[in-house]
Amino acid sequence: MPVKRARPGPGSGRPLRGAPARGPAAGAATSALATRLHSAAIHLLRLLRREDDATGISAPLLSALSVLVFGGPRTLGELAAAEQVRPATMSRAVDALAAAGLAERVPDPEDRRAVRIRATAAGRRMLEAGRRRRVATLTARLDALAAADRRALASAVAILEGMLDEARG
Amino acid sequence: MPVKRARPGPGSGRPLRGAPARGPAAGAATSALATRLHSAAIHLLRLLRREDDATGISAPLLSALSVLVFGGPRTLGELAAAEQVRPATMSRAVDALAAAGLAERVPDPEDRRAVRIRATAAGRRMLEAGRRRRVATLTARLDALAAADRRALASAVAILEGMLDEARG
DNA sequence: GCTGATATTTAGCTAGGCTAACCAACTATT
DNA sequence: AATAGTTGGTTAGCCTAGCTAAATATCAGC
Repeated sequence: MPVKRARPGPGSGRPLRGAPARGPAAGAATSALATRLHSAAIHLLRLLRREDDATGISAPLLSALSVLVFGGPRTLGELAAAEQVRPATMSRAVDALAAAGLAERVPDPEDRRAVRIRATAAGRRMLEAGRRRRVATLTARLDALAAADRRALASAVAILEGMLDEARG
Repeated sequence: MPVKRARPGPGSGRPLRGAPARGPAAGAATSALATRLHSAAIHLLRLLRREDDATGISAPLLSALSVLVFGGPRTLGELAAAEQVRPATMSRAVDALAAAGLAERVPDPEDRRAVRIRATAAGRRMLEAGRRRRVATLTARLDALAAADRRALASAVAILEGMLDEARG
């Protein structure tokens, strides 16, 4: 179920709207940075996704399972909302997770209309193994860098996180 | 064509394999960086993907179109290979692009079995508009940062690019 | 001018989205 | 307490976009 790519192609464009006057080339440089950052993010995730393929379970299921494992059990509707998917879609996804023994439906004691979805021990194990593989891949590459480069990346990630948090998105 | 997400969940884990001895905490710190980098990349792309949705054309089609626009016309088989998809799948994708007037099939003069796929002027325009939107979104956010932060990001992107290139990924 | 390889298309399958229609159960209002 | 409306979940039916296998057309070599 690949969800995929977009290829931005190499830098372009005139300085765009939204570039405050910071000298004539400032906007252009920022937009070139934007393009490269976008492209780097795409390639990074493409690399890491391969590790997820090794789990034998599809990305949507893996993603839902990780919500359950890291965020705890919740109702089907909540899970659907977390995954930005319709309840109908999630209902089927949970069927698949349940069939694989990775999650289970348990009746909600407080509301008998609702079902709570819970990761099984097997689900937790499989997700943890996957996360380990994924992070290990990236960790290995990061470890091959010079310590100064790693520090530079760490600062950059902090900056990015701030920027993305602001955007609520 | 949603393709999606993986949620790594917050940091974890013991120092993993692949961490050369650099002091006791080095591996753990690197793997925390790996987790945060992964997460930042996911959130960044999720943000930018919204702009692509505004084009009204699906991501796989957009991606194939961008290959044609930035890389030039090519045969269906080549395009399929570029997109890591089977020729049969690409044949249908090209049907859709052609129906939307964004690309066209032209007979290959050198090999009458083959078809060359070419972006139309409308295809180029639409892709350029999309790229502009996407980059503009990111550019606007980057422009809101301090100049020093932008410089830090630029160095980090260069480091990442090197790391990813090495991986041939 | 056969024979085998190669490029594309067509047919039919699957997974994972969606909406619409439905049932069961909860909530509120008489 | 009955009834009406709302909410949670499932089922049915459709779509897109992957896949493989098989059909078709052309090419290349002998």
